[in-house]
Amino acid sequence: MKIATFNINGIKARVQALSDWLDDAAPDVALLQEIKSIDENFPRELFEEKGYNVETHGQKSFNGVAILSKYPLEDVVRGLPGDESDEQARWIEATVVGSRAVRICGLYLPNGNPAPGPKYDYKLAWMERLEARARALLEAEEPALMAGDYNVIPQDEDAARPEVWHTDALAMPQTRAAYRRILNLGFTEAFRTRVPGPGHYSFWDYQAGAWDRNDGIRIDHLLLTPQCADLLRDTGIDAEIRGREKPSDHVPVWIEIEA
DNA sequence: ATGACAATCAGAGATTGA
Repeated sequence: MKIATFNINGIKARVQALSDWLDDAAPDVALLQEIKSIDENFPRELFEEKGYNVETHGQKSFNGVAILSKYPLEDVVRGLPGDESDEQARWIEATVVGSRAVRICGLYLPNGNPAPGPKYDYKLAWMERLEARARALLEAEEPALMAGDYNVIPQDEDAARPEVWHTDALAMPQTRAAYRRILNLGFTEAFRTRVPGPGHYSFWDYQAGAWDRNDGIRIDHLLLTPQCADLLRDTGIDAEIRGREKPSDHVPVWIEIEA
């Protein structure tokens, strides 16, 4: 089973780029972030025609997450537990039933800038709720993963110019500590466990020719429970699509698991 | 220190993003 995460930066603007990538990469499951669309306006038929089941958790203008899956999706849950007043659409999870069942969570973690400030407080509070959900997933002792745009640069090697990020919400010590607390519960971050060293990114800003200069950061991650990590076969980043027509500023990150 | 770029909603320019 091939599972990818992809922040598409707007479904309306990305219909062609997303369709082309799906045809090329043929993931069984695609976790999408920043659909920037209400559920009613998501062009689900387009993906159903390609053989995907579609579940969305959208909102007007901003945020919004979705799951495309060639396998049936069961027990869909929308919204990260822990704060009933949170109206931002940043979390969706479902059980994907392939040769075995895998619990799959798609997330769009808050950016948090400017930091410090209320937006950063929201980011840290959201990460605390994520940690609670992460603990529950581990306690189930089943194959499960949490994947998406974490808006976290885990280490300096995950940025082309690490020094410029040290005061940014994506890489501040508190951010990295909160991310590590979750990892250290027992998750395996798929890409980094297989590919060491600098130079591997999942986001390049639209500005200042960041892609041409390979001035990127790695902020899209797949975190696997031990039972899921045991199934890991391969992982990669589809960086080349950043150079195509009308690209998202993120690119897909994927894993292949035995499931 | 600022803006550079893109998307959204709206129907200009503010807001958001990373």
